[in-house]
Amino acid sequence: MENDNLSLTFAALADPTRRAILARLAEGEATVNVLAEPFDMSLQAVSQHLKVLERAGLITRGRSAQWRPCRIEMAPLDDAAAWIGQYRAVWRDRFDLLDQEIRKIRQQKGDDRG
Amino acid sequence: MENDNLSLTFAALADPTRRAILARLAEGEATVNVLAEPFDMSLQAVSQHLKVLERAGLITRGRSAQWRPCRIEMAPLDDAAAWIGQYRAVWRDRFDLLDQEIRKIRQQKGDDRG
DNA sequence: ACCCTATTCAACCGATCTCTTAATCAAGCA
DNA sequence: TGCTTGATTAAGAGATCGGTTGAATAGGGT
Repeated sequence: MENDNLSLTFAALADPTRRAILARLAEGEATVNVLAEPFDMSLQAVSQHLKVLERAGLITRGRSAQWRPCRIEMAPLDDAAAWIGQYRAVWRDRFDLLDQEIRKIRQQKGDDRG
Repeated sequence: MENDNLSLTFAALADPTRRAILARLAEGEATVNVLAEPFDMSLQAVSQHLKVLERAGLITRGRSAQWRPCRIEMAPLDDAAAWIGQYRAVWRDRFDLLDQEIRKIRQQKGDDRG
């Protein structure tokens, strides 16, 4: 449920239109028509983008009369950020270790400043 | 160059195999053969995954004899994390505003606690 | 009832993705 | 010169993506 959803999330974020939709939704809820307005694209295409975002859990939708207001959801973004952060942390630790090694070697060579 | 690269980066991260490759590379450089070993997949397929990662700037490759050691690069991951963080910040600010509004309304109603 | 608006569903098309196998390139070694 | 190893390129199959148009659904308003 987690790894798969990471794939769905990153795949959803890979499209500029969908990122723009999320950017708009970060400012507040919006209907499909409102979301579609800035794009040179059919309403149906936007609707399909929303379905992709919904499947990734990045948005949820209510119903009020014939409108389907979309709301951004943070959980998948949190997961994505956590995944990236995790490997950045591993990488940083590796650099720290490398740094220690370099210092050690310099000390052994009696070199206090490279 | 930035927006397009975000798309390339997220698209690259959308594949579990490529995420696993990055996870391995976070521990240190590795050759294509070494990277391919854990996967039930041809060497060529892994090579193609590496090309995707390279095009996104997520890895760079050296040459030492017939080996092509792969190294992870943090810059695109930083960009991706920054993009996500940006909208999480917008969202948090929105909640803060909403929170203030709720407090204001409660105060107007003479209600000092839920 | 009828119509209007908001949205989705369905079918299709061309492009791209991910894998395969076969062929090719690059570098070291007999 | 050939042989072997490491890796890439090329071509193709099958699935998915991102868009289109046309028809259907959902929920008012008159």
